[in-house]
Amino acid sequence: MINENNGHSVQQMSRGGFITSADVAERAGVSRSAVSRTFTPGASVSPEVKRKVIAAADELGYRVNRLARGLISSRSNLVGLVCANLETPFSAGLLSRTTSALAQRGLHALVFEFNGSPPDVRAELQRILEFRVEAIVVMSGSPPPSIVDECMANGVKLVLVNRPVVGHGSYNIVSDDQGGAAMAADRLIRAGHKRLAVVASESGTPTQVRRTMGFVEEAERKGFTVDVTRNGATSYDAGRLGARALFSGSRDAAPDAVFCTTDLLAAGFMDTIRNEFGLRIPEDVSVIGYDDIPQASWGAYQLTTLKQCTQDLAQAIVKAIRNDEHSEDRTSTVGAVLVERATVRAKLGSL
Amino acid sequence: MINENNGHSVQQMSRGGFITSADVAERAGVSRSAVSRTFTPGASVSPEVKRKVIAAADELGYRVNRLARGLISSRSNLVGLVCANLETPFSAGLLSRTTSALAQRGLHALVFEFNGSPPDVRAELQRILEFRVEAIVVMSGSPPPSIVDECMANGVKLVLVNRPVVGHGSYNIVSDDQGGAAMAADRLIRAGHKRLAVVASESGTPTQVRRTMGFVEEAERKGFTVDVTRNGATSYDAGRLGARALFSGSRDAAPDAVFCTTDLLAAGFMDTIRNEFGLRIPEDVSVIGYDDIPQASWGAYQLTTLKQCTQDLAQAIVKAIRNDEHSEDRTSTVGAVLVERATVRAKLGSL
DNA sequence: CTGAAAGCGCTAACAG
DNA sequence: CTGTTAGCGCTTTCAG
Repeated sequence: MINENNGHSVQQMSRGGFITSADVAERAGVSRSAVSRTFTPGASVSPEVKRKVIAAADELGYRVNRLARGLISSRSNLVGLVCANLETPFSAGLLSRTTSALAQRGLHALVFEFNGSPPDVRAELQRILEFRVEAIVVMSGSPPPSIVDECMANGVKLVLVNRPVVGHGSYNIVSDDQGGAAMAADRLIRAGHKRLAVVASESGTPTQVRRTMGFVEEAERKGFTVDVTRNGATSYDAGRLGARALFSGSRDAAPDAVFCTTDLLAAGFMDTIRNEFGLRIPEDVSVIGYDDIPQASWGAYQLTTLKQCTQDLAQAIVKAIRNDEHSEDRTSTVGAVLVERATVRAKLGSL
Repeated sequence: MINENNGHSVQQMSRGGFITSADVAERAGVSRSAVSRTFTPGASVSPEVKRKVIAAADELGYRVNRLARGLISSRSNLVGLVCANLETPFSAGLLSRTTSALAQRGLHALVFEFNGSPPDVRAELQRILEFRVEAIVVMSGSPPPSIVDECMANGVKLVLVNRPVVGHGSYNIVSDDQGGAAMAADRLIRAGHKRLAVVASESGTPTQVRRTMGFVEEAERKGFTVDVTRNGATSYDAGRLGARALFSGSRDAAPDAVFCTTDLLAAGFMDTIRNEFGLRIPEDVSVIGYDDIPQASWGAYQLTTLKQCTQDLAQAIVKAIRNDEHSEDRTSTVGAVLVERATVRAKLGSL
């Protein structure tokens, strides 16, 4: 066997690169397999060899090359996260919870954000696939159906968070938006409100439509009509727009209870009806938001809202990824819970 | 040459895995090298061959395996991002800008978040190194000096964002916290305020100490003393604590101008002095924050603050990574700019 | 410009 | 339990 390395002075033979398992093997006086096994959980190595290998590795500063490992075992431990609007409190929270949950299972997040005008999800997903990720989690945008098959064919799991289902084979994590919105309607109606309104955004995301529909349907079921206003992107500013749309007209046509499809919208809405229209909350109008972002609990808002538990979403995501295939219930729903704070007046008869 | 594939009907010969360059080569009737060159920008291939390869690749759904590519070329196109408190508006914004900036240069972000009690940065960094990232960007925690050498030895760039410099060889991106804080002091003093205070957190991060020092020194230079209160972690709640610490005592010992080292702190502070102490801003007390997070511009706050431009930070980060070595100025500073909104009263004599 | 051959660093059979 | 032998999928000399 020809060996370029002429025995003496191994040291940090990093010839422009990293220390390899061969370097460690040589120093420890064992084979490369022994080194590999030492760093593979659950492989069988004698304590003696293991000790020597560890020692040599430490001295040399060896680290396994996960790219190489992934190449052969096709377990890269990478999962692609497709997001948008990362700066938004809800997205940031979900990302945070998700990366943490993944890390606990030994998975690492490759984050892709696209805020570009035409979110070319397809191209982005292609790019992600090149990294041989074990799964792709889509938190934003709508992946084309073709990508689902492509992922399946390659053994890459596709997890869709609050996305419409685009085909068979993907795992779907959805919040019970309809249920949550219905709770909001119910709560407002029980408080004796009659003039109901919804402040939503123009972005026709599944979340937006489900929440709006859920509220409207529940209200109508109880005999109320709902005024829905949709403005701009799902942002603080859109909430301002919504407030103006609702309160610029004649005063007695204005609603006395409004459901904002998002806490962000609610913040803009509240600030605007207070500052521009001099309205008090909840004396003049009750407000309910959705998501329970950190700002909802801030003193300036004290917003009553539906909590969409990012913790649970994150758990569901890693569970879908780590689940040993074949589970037939590929879609799991996480419920919403009403967090009562101070923006809705008391229920009738509950003085 | 022995080839298991018996010629007919290549199709999606994905034997449990991905399509390889060999598959494409066979279908296109060329060598694997030709395929490789086709997908390597700037390699020399004839248009004819290139066309055939692309066609075959499309039909087969081929994608280069970046793990394998990275293995040989040792250019993984991956960069590790070490963060904490991703849910915090400032961190989220910085992460967002950074991943976008990286993506524009063909780099992809591997995100590591640790919020755990003892942030074992060292172990985390080791883990990241296993992915053969091209650079590690540390946005949180303080990396041990040893890691710097380790990175250098392996040709991995280390970019420290608002961290204390831990050795030679790292690239350092710092905001001009001292300068910004001094501007805050100056602005408050020019408004005629005499009883100055700083609301900071207990976390002794470089950012916290530099901002506090910057303010105090500038104020003292101008003959004022400053009351500094430090409470909890850098959060909204810590701002509440700060407010109570400052205003619970006798009324005329209380400050009439306070600088919060962070907008988050400022939000908690403002809500608390308004709601718990019935103070008006800026009539009773002027407030300046730092960072210019999105919430600072919300109607409820209209916070005058120092903008720490995450866009610039992100640019500086990728520049450090992509810079062709040898640039001697390994540390770049991004300035702060005062964003005047509505929480500081007018300057004396400026009406 | 193109193909053949030689690995990148690692793991996974397979004997011993 | 250990070492040897093959590759994983790709790029890259090196001839032609």
